[in-house]
Amino acid sequence: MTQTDTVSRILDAAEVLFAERGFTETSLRTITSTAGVNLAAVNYHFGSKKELIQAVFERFLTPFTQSLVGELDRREATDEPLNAEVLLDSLYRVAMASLEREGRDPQRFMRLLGLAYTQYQGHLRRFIVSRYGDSYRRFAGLLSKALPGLDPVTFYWRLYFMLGATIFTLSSFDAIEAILKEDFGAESSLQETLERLVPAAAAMLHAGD
Amino acid sequence: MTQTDTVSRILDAAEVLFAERGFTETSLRTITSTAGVNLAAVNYHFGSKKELIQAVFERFLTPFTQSLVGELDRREATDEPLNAEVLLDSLYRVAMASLEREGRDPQRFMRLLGLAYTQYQGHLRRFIVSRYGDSYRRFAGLLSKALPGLDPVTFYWRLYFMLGATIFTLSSFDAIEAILKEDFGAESSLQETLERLVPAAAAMLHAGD
DNA sequence: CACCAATTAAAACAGTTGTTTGGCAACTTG
DNA sequence: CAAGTTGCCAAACAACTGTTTTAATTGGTG
Repeated sequence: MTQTDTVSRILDAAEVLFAERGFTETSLRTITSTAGVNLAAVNYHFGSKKELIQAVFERFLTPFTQSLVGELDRREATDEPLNAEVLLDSLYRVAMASLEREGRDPQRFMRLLGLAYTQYQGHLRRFIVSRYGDSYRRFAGLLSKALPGLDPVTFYWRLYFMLGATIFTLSSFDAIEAILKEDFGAESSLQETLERLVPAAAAMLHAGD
Repeated sequence: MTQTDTVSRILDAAEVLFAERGFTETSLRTITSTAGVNLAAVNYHFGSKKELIQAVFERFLTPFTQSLVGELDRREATDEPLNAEVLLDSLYRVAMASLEREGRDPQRFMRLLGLAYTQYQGHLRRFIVSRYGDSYRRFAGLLSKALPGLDPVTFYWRLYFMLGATIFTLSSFDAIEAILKEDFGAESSLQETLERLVPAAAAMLHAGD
């Protein structure tokens, strides 16, 4: 077993288990045993549990952020005006593509994103902001330009409303889908849900226009 | 120190600490020491940590739900048509009033609500659904009637979008407020944020009309 | 005042947590 | 081939978890 093998086996297992139960609720022993590696391997390769958590986020946020920045570059290069709906659609589309390309489950990452915001892990928030804050502000800036006449404070609050709707809904996708299936017999795919989310979020941003 | 005193001291401490750090991250020893009571008191009065968690939720969800049901009764008694905006406004107003009346911090409860959805605590979800599910469905039914022409599945997804926007934003209120203050020098009260949230959420529900 | 139930208290329980250690195998490099 | 780095493993570490036990203390009632 080569080094990279052990490292990525740990990351794979941790990613799934963290998304399922949260950080504190997932012990290193559970991670290493489902990964089929020795307990000490985590501290050997990552240093500590905290750093393992950060590594899990880095592995999926870095390619996603790069794709997003690339997409924004392309959009800005063409001189077409950027409206909010297009920007949101880009965001979701890039997220899906960048994650599915690596053969991993998109909604698992939504759960992780939700955890990053909800759980009591100061180091994680700091890590994410310092690493990806610039790209995030870039997107927010473009979206803000697409909504002229909206005062900045209102805009930012609505941005958070949108973020909340997205992360909350997608991270509970399984649970919500199960309820709707039972009550209406209607199956919903992640794709369809995003197609519902884009116009709804856009309407929220445009409220009062 | 009387019994009720010990019980409510434990509930007070647990409520604050749970909202701050989550359930697993808060030990019984931290709770009992900040409450100034003996460690064994939790198991004596509540049975277990799980039941303490449920008791914390029961103490604020029961009066809130009762107020909400009362408000819905009053609204339905008058034969005025109920539109979405009014219903949302009622919901938020009742929530604030019912919580502030007991002199407790409203956004702490939003954090708790967020935890109930996010954290890996099957018993809590089951407890809340079985205890308060009916009232929740009552509200959803009225809101659905206020939005004729919206197919049920789309309506329910948008309801979750709205729930997500609310819980997510209000449970991170402090953090968001701090960012906006730094960037724009603008202070936001919880009240103002709700006044921004109502029309935004209503616009999302009405999207495409 | 004496009794008895309810409450509090200190201590120990058994189990789990993240992390560290030291020995061992496998590899690369001189 | 020898030297030395790198990765892996079982075991132990100390600290912490929720819960239980046993004894002391309280407050109300006959």
